[in-house]
Amino acid sequence: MPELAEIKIMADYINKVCQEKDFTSISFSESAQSRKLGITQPTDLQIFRISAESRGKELMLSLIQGGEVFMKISFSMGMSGHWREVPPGFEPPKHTHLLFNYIGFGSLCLVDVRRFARWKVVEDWSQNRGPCPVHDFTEFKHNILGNLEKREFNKPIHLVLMNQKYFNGIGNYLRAEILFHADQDPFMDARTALSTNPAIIELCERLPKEAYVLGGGQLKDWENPFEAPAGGFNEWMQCYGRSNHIVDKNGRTLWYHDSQVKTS
DNA sequence: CGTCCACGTCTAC
DNA sequence: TAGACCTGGACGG
Repeated sequence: MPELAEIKIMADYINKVCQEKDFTSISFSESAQSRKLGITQPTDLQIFRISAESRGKELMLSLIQGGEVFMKISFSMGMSGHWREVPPGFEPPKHTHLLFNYIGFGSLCLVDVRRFARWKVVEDWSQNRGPCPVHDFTEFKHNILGNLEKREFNKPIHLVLMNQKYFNGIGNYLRAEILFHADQDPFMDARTALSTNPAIIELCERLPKEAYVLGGGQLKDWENPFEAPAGGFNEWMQCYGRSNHIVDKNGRTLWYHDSQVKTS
């Protein structure tokens, strides 16, 4: 379930379990041998530390030595990617593809059943994604309202909300909840919707924050590392998986309540 | 058994 | 704008 909230929780989790840990190596599973993509191990590397940050659906790990970041790795977690710290003496979970190993033979593992997760050594955040609605709300809003004349916004709002160039971090459950809470007709063109219903943009910040506080959705296999009210997220979800639905033009299921549809 | 479905990108006609 | 990329859970016969 990784959308904005879950990616942010993963960053918190990584920071929590990597705190004070001294890493010594990076290794890859058999299946990921061909996907090292620029991740190399400097031979002079002794020990390093790891810190994480997220922006929308992008997750960035920084490898640090002597207070200096010497490598940044950007991750897109796909549909099922998540992280698990495995203490010394325990086997990495099935479907682990990438491991950061620390002193004592424990590891931080990237676990991903469907193998849609991707990673890449980078200098900075991806240029293909817009500003994060939670971390950089002002820029996020500006990037949308300043580009409303573009042809992209001729499309229906339910499609544009999934465009990561403008709505970084919004995925299939968040678009359903945003449109529902905004009482927005999902089939209205995005330009009209965004200029007449300011709740949409505001909810792009508020709802991911709420989902984050509730611990996000429960990925199969993925243990939320933090205290969260049991069932809180499921109760919070009011539209996704609960209402009328169609398959959108991109093959994704769009969930909405009939009451949102204002035109025929 | 089989078919359908999944919280996401990518690239190739 | 289809598919491709993947595994596995839910559910039907």
